[in-house]
Amino acid sequence: MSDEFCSCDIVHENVIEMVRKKMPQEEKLYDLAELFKVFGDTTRVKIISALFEAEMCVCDIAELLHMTQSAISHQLRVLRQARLVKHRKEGKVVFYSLDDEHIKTIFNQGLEHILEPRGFEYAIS
Amino acid sequence: MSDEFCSCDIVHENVIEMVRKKMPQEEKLYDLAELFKVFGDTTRVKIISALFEAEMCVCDIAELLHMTQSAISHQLRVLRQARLVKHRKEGKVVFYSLDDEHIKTIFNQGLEHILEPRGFEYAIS
DNA sequence: TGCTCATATGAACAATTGCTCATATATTAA
DNA sequence: TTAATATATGAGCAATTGTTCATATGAGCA
Repeated sequence: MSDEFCSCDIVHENVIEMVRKKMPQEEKLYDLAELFKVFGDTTRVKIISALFEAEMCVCDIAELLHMTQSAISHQLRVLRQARLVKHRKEGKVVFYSLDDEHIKTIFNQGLEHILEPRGFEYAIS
Repeated sequence: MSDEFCSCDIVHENVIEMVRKKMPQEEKLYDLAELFKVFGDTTRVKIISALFEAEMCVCDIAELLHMTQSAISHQLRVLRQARLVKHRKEGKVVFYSLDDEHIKTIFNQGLEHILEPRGFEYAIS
C-alpha cells in the first residue's frame, strides 16, 4: 500500500502483483498507444481506407477527400513515420500505398466492434 | 477536377472514382477513428492491458498504475462509453472487466506491427 | 440518523494536435 | 538556366484532450 495514489483502503495486493507481472513492458504499451493514436483521426483513417483499394498519389487523395494537398501531405508524413505507408516516386509524382499486413486486421476488428448490436445499459447502474 | 482542393493537374479520375465507390461510408470511418482514439492513450492502453489479466476495481487500477483514483475513473468512463469495458458493483466497490472479444485481436496485431523489424529508409527518398 | 469509504463528475488549465498559409524542395520541360 | 508542377514542411492558431482539484453520489455501518 506504501504510496498513496488512491484514498481507498480495499486494495487487492495479490491481484495487483499478478497483473503487474503479466502485463507487457511499459515501453511497449506506450508504443502501442502511439500506434493507435495514428489511427485515431478521421482524415488518416480515410487515407488508409482509400489505400486499401489502390495506390494513390497525394493529389488524388486530396481530391478524393476534398482536402488541401498540404493537409494530406502532413498526414501522410505521420503515416510514414508510423511505418504504415510506403511511397514510390515516378517523376514529380509520389505514389503512396500501405506497408503493413496488420492494418487490415486491425481495421476489420474495429469495424466489427462498431457494428455490434448496442445494449441499452450505458450509464453506470 | 471541378473543385480545386489541390493545385495539381495530374488527377487520376478513374482511380478516384473506383476508390470512392469501394470505400466504407463516411460515418463508419468516423466511428472507426473514434474507436481508435480511445485506444490512443497510454493510460487507457494500460488499463485495458491490465483488464486482460483480471477483473479489477478502480482502486486497484489506480494503485497498479500509480495514478489518481480520479484520473482512472475519468478514463474508465471513456472506456465504458466506447463499450469496451463492463462493470459489476459489489457493495461500494465497482469491478471493471473487458466487454469485447475484438480488443484482444486489435491489440495483438498492434503489438505485432510494433515488433516488426524496422527498415532504414525513414525519410522520403 | 450521521459517518466513512469507494467511486463519479464538473470545472479549469496545460499540453497536444490538425489545419491553413506561406514557402521550400525536387523534377521535368523549354 | 528559367519556369512550371508535385510534394514537403515550418510557423501559427483554434480546437481537443488528460490531468488535477474540489465536490457529489451512494452504499455500508455505528
